[in-house]
Amino acid sequence: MEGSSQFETCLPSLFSLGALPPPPLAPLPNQHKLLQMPLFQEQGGTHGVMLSSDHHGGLYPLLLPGIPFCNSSAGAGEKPTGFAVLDAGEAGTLAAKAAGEIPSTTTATFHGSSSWWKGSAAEAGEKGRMKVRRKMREPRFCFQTRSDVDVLDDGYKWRKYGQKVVKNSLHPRSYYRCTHSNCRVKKRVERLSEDCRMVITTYEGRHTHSPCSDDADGAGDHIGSCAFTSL
DNA sequence: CGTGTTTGACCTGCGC
DNA sequence: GCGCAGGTCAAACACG
Repeated sequence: MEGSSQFETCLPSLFSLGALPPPPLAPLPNQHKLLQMPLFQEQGGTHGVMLSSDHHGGLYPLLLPGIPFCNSSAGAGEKPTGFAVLDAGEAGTLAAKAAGEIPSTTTATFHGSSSWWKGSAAEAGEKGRMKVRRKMREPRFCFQTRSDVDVLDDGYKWRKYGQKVVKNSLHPRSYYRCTHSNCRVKKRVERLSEDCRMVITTYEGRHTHSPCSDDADGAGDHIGSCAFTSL
């Protein structure tokens, strides 16, 4: 809660991990920074690279060991807040663990399953919409950011649908869902118990639309200039 | 009046 | 098989 409280960060559509073309990003006010996330697909799955930032607005590229990232220069040496590309199901766990002990940089393989909505929640619809969660092999992306605000502006519009107090965490975890009609992307936001300024955000799923069509009203086209690569 | 948030209950999955 | 914890839903409430 210092002066720079209103730190906001714009994230590229993390959900495009799968290999979708880089969607237009939300327009960024002067001080706001873009977090870029080049992606790499390997036989085992997709890997991502996340740029994180601190409340000063500085961005810190975080690299995944073993991943050939051309622009590794970035002072990843500065103050990486850490992030993790997770395998479905791991995210939650990790986030939880993170509450107690988060490595400066955590990495994991991201399995971009073709059917991110396990088996097809629709099919399971039989049991009612009552979910087919867990065990779902959805693209998940977890990263950690230092910010005073819980919800980072990633260009999409989110609607909170739940909040839950999780074990090993002093702060409740909030659940958000993309407000776009056909988009089932969800994201969880929670703060570290040991450092309330650290926000762990876990994105789950893939957007079926571009940010501008939802919230960042089309002003952020050119932003595509940001190095958002996908193979 | 519409939209978004809050909150409690319910359900599912996982570990023991 | 049981219990625990996480995740989601839906009704109520608040705000714009």
